[in-house]
Amino acid sequence: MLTERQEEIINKSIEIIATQGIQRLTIKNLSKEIGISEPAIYRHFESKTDILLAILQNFQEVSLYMEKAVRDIKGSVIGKIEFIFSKIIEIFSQEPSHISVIFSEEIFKNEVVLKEKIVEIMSSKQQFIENLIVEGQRNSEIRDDIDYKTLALIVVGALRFIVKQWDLKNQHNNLIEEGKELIEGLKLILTT
Amino acid sequence: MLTERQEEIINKSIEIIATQGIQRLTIKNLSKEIGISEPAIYRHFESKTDILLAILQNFQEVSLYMEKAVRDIKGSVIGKIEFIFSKIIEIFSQEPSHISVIFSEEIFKNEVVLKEKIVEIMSSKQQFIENLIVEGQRNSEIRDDIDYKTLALIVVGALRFIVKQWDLKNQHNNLIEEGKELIEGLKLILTT
DNA sequence: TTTAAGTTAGTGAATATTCACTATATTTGC
DNA sequence: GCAAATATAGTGAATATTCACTAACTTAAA
Repeated sequence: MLTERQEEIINKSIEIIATQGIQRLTIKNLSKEIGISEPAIYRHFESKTDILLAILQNFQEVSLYMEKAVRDIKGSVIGKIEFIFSKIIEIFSQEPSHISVIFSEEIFKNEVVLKEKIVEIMSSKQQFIENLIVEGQRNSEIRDDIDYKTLALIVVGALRFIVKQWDLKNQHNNLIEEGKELIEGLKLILTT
Repeated sequence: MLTERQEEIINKSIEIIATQGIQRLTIKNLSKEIGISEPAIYRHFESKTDILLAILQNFQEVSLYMEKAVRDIKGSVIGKIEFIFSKIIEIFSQEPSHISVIFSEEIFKNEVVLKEKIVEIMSSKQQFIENLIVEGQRNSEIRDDIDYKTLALIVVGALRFIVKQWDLKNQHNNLIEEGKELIEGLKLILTT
């Protein structure tokens, strides 16, 4: 369990990553924004790596929670995929700060423990989609002339790419609108 | 035109980014690996940003060259897409160092001039695919029940994702093999 | 003789982290 | 019930290290 201060630290960290980039997430910057001294940070986290790890942990929890919600949905597999798709886009659209963190993989690559966490989160998300697709192929909802792994890769890849582009282009266009168009296309692709 | 030394500097830089991550691309590190002193670097590039810009410029040229090659191909649009797809995977597979650079967008985000270059490269690549798809839709090679932009997004997104995963997972599995499977899937998706 | 390309030896600023110390609660022993 | 002991959360100052970059000098070639 996280203390109030720990929550504050990781929330501020996410905010800094989003608005100023992960490069500017320094202990100095962080402490200043919270309004405490630099050493005070170390009363709550052992190291900067620990802070980043807590951020990733936080994402994992949100992710797992969402998967649980999807599992409880009654209905078609396509409906489930559509739900999770739009949910993710909704989250990113409302809290763009999360995007920067998710796409900071390249920076996390240095720290082995962080990189492993990233891979873990990504793999689990992909496997979840894979399982849905296998289910859909079994009950003939989804085409089975293409391997389930390939289909999952296409779905997740498209999702990542649309979010990434939106982020890079300063969030100019309407992500939710474009997301809807994409999911409609993906539905056609999966079923025909 | 780049001098020999300038070429050496950007090649070493790419190598460092690939093997040690962009964080470790420092002037000190770079000069040591080349075997000259730190200030000597500044005889060839005005700043570190200039070095990174030259790297991106280099990528852009390779990219444009490839697009030119594709344009000269006689044959179906699907064949062209397949060619460019396998070519990209081949390049990344042979020179994994390039992947890290391409995916370092998040780090380039800080420097405005670098970010703009990245967006420029990404946009042009996507537009190239979009044009191919439009052409394919016109001559009934490619399905037209889905918008060309959406189809391009799916193709590029899938390509990016497969490469990214391969990179994150320490290049364990066979990228070329998996790439072939993906392109076969994409061909089915585009045509049916 | 000029100039390009190198050198040594520095710069200030930034980095994560540690130090010794303090004010304020909270818990414990009598 | 209350003093003593301890825990919590903070402080300013300092640590070693790294960063991009610069000033001034040297060398070698055209």
